[in-house]
Amino acid sequence: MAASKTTAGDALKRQVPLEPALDVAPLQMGELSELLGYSLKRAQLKVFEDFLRCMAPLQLTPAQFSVLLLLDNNPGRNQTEIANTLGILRPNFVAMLDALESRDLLTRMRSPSDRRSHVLTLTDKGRATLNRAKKLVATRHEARLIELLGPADHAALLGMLAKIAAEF
Amino acid sequence: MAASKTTAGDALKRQVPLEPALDVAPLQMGELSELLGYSLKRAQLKVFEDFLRCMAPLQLTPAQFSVLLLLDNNPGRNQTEIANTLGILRPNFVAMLDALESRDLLTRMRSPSDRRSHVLTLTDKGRATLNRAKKLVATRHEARLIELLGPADHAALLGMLAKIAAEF
DNA sequence: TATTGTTATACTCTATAACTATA
DNA sequence: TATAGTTATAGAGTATAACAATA
Repeated sequence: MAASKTTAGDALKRQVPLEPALDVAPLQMGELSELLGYSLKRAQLKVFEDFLRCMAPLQLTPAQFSVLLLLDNNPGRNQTEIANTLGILRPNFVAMLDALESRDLLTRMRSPSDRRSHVLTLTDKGRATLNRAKKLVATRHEARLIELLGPADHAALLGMLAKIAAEF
Repeated sequence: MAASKTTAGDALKRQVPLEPALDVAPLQMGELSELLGYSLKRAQLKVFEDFLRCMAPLQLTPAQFSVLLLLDNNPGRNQTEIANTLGILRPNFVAMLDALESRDLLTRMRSPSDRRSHVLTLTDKGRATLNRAKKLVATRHEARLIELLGPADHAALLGMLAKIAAEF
């Protein structure tokens, strides 16, 4: 039916448009509604978007947050081990670490036992930033998700996603 | 700790390494296990990967599949309407349609009522490809997900993801 | 003046090959 | 020879500005 926004008849019936004038008729999503991958992708984008909003004061992306968190839980590891665990390719990890190191959040030190590898360590500022980040994530980001889904469903969702990530 | 792979003692105990020699000790994921966005992202990558594998015979990406599906369910729509519905920016939609049109899966026709816009229509080949694609998705891709999670959990997961995508 | 499709462009992510220094 | 970190590079995906044709 094309996009006929206003006709002479419409103008008489309603001066103020009730719809926000976006689209005349919403499209049929069809089998897309039943496609898990589609909802998965849309949900992921929404969640990352909210993560960035909540983390704006600290200027940390989800990937950067995951690096700081992993370093804090696994001191003394090298770049390859951290990158592999997070599914980041080593070449791409270099610039990421450059950025975090230049912000004084972590340090690279040559390992005495194997001088090829860099031991990654959070600085005091890195630990402080991580702790503030964890609080923001918990109180602003994750709390909103739990509010939306309810605690039980939120936990169930987390379990199913982890299962897909690990076993699919 | 570091990465001491083989010591004199080890060599006596086991000639054949039981571990696949990948990593000595697995890393601690810490709070990352409770971060919904993290599992969401990892799960999404796995699902898209499997989608591409299942769809290899037809050479369709998730995004291309969603376009064909939407066109089939919404005949006579223009580029802006389809792109907006799928969250694709109009400039980026152009090359995507070029690719599908060059494979003779759809056609662009100037609309008689508004000669600025292109009406998008699936070709016979496009409809045939879509139908084969839907069968592949259902029998190979989605079926495996349902098998992994169980039908009830699969449906619950779909509902929660759709809720996040729509309301979060 | 506003909108549709388009071009140009840029920035992020991701992926592979190859170099260097160490082992 | 093999591995860790790095460089260079190329390809997707995504984002914005601006132009021609049309309304």
